[in-house]
Amino acid sequence: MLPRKIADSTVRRLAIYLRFLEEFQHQGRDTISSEALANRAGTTSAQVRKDLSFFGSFGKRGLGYDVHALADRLREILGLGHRYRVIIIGAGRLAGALVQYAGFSARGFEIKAVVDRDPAKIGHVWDEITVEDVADLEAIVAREAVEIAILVTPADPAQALVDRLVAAGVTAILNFAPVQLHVPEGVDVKNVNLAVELETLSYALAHRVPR
Amino acid sequence: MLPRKIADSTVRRLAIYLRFLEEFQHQGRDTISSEALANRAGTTSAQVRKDLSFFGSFGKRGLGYDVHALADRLREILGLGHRYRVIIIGAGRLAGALVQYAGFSARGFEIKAVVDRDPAKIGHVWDEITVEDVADLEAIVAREAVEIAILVTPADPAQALVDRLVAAGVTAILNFAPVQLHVPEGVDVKNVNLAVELETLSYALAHRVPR
DNA sequence: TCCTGTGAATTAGTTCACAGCG
DNA sequence: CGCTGTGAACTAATTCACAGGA
Repeated sequence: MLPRKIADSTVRRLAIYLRFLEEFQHQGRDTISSEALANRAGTTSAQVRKDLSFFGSFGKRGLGYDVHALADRLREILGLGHRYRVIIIGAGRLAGALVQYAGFSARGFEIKAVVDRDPAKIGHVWDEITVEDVADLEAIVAREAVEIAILVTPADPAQALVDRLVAAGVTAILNFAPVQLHVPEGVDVKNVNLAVELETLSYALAHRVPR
Repeated sequence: MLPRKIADSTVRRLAIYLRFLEEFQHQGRDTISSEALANRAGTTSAQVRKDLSFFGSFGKRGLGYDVHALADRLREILGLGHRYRVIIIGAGRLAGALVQYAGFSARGFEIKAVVDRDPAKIGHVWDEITVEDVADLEAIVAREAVEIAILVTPADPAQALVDRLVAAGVTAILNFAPVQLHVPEGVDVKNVNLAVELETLSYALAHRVPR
């Protein structure tokens, strides 16, 4: 069950396949070909089969994949079999959007705490979660047994906060702050930078061959 | 000014380099080596030099790059020399976060309109922008001369909205809806899927070699 | 000497194409 | 037959390594 070193691009596609498998399941389909899945996910059938082949062979030749079984297997591969306890650092509007985002809880990511350093925000209640003081970060991480942190702060305080999170035992961080974080071996960081996404669009616009 | 096909990964790094160059500029540094830039951006000096080399040679051997000149050049390459007019489709909390996000306007992305189909949201004012009725989408796109749309809707209405946007002349779309959008040649789509990001973290956690 | 710019080498990722099983 | 699973071929991206200019 542990082939070594799977490309990030493959893992991302698996997550996307899962989304469409659930949709097919919901529609009552119980079998799906690599071709049909590829069409939905915006890739090729060979890519789908190759991605899945890293983890075993789940299809039936001549028939395709069992939608339910493959979805289960992908959830297992992606580590979505249990619920994760998540803390959000920073109580700005993006944090608010994440707290409410249904896609997270549907996938087992439970937001257990939100912290900020601004006294004007501390004490506010968002979707049943009270914004707490970042000064108490370590105690909150321990109390909620948090495994994943989502960092939604400006750039400057980000590294110091990550150091505290890591010291408190957090080993996975989704980082929205526009800095390269330094973490010890064994801690995973995923960066999301919304401005960069728009800038790649800008690049595409600027270099488009006029039709 | 149009070299061959540049990899998306390269364009993303250029945007990241620009961010750190501006930081260095702000600190009063006026020269920077590929090594120092790579450290900040989380890559290697060879990668930095290779990325830049696709567009020309801007450095001085033995010295490094002129911070100001390189930043200017990157802004030009990325097409950030002028302001873009942006519409946001969907007035949920994520839309609210994007409207307020300083990183966009700092880079010249001006949010000119927000639309939704929910009468309860239409008419609300966000940061000087009034949420309008999506029924008037085409008129609003024309009125504001919008070039870029940010789609922040659920999956189901996304494709129909994109068809209307494209017909109205929008040629660049940042898509947060979890669907693969179909667009004609000449229209660029960038997908952002926050759940996928968390799921790749989950994968990393599940497959981590215990220390 | 220092650090860029860049071909060459290497590694990673995708697509092809077909054998083989249901 | 139809569609998977997978080596082999190909294409893309990264890293190496060094010549050469400031």
